Amino acid sequence: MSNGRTYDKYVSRGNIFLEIRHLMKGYDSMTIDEILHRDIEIGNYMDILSRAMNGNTPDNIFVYGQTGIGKSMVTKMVTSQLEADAHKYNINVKTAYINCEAVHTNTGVLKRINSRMLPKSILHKTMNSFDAHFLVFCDIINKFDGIPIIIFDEVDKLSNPDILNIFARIKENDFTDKNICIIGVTNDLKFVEKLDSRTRSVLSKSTIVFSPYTAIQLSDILNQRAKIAFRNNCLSEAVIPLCSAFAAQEHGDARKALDLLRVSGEIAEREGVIVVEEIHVRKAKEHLELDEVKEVIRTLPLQTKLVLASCVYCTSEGASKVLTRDIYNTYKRFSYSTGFETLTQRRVTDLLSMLDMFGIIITEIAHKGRYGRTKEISLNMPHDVTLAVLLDDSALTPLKDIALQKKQAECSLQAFSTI
DNA sequence: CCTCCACAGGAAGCGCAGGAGT
DNA sequence: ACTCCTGCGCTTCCTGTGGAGG
Repeated sequence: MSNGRTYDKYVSRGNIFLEIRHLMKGYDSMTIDEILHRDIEIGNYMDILSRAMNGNTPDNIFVYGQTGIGKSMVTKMVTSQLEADAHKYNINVKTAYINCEAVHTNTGVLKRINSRMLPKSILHKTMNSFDAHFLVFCDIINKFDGIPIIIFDEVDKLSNPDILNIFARIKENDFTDKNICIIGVTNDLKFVEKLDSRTRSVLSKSTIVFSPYTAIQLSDILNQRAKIAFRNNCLSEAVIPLCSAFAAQEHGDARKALDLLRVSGEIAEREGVIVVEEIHVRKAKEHLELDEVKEVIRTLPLQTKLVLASCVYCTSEGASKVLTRDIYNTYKRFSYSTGFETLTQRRVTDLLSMLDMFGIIITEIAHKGRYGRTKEISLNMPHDVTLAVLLDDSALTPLKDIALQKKQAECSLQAFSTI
């Protein structure tokens, strides 16, 4: 017996992609020669790092640029190429790559560097402080016969950037007998300004700025990947230029462009067609934008979710715009029924401003004369989507009953009005 | 023209949590 | 294991706002 819930309908699918992984995030199994439109940046990088080929430590480098424009990929490529080329001339270059988003405390960073520089590095169990790890690090560097390079990707995420100063002055302060080359990668253009002047002067000896990709450059990158990711004749002519144009509008982000192309293909595949068309790109754009906001909502703190739930509740009561007062009254009810502490109205206005900043709600100051100044608030997201994401949080489960009761009330009201 | 409403939002300070130092 | 430091979330207190209504 079949109830229609079988996998049969999926059999005919899979006609579009050849190897989807070439469009996936983090896919970088290319060679340095295959990287497109980063010739200037790669050239600058190689000029600075080339000193290592004569056995000298290169200057520290700071790399800037928006997200998705190839900073990390190029950095990894040029340093691994340097390791390989130096090896041919019996020069030892060793690179430790640290993503400061994943490891941001000083001790954590040192631990990671030590394990990269010397995988078998050991630390006495009773010693777990920064100093202990630092001593191990100095020991590794002193015994290492070559040029150490440490890459701090997303360096602005370091909880204490002073650690950069320690590395930069390690020889000057007699901790080791050799210098270290430090590469800091960031998309925060003001990061260097936040550093103290000593750290700044040592670290930003050389600077490489990555410029955003243009729409034409993005087209080239997409074409390069599409050739290996899609089957022949599966993309209509307009698809790649449109993906590139959309991504170019958003700071020339290649990651966005690739996502757009991949999701367009997935949507087309789901629809059971064999050619990706312009309409699929537009649907993919909407889908990705909605996904981004949904992710923001999912990661909001609980109190902010409660405030947002109040906005959803109030604006679904027929009024497209509601006032701060209404939101706050509903919020008080919600916080009571979920058992959370009730924040002050002052704090709630801050949370509303934050939701406005995220683009989840729209707020407008309304001067109502004698009736005071307030904010008019409307939801900038579909009600059902927002509610579904909010109710995914188990802490907000009690609100499910309120939403259900409301829905029932609306149905009975509708039934009443149709009589 | 002045008053008043109902907040918005800045400033200062408190308490807590997590990381660093000892 | 303890203390210190720092950042963050939050509160309280306060001033500013601009148009309706007297």
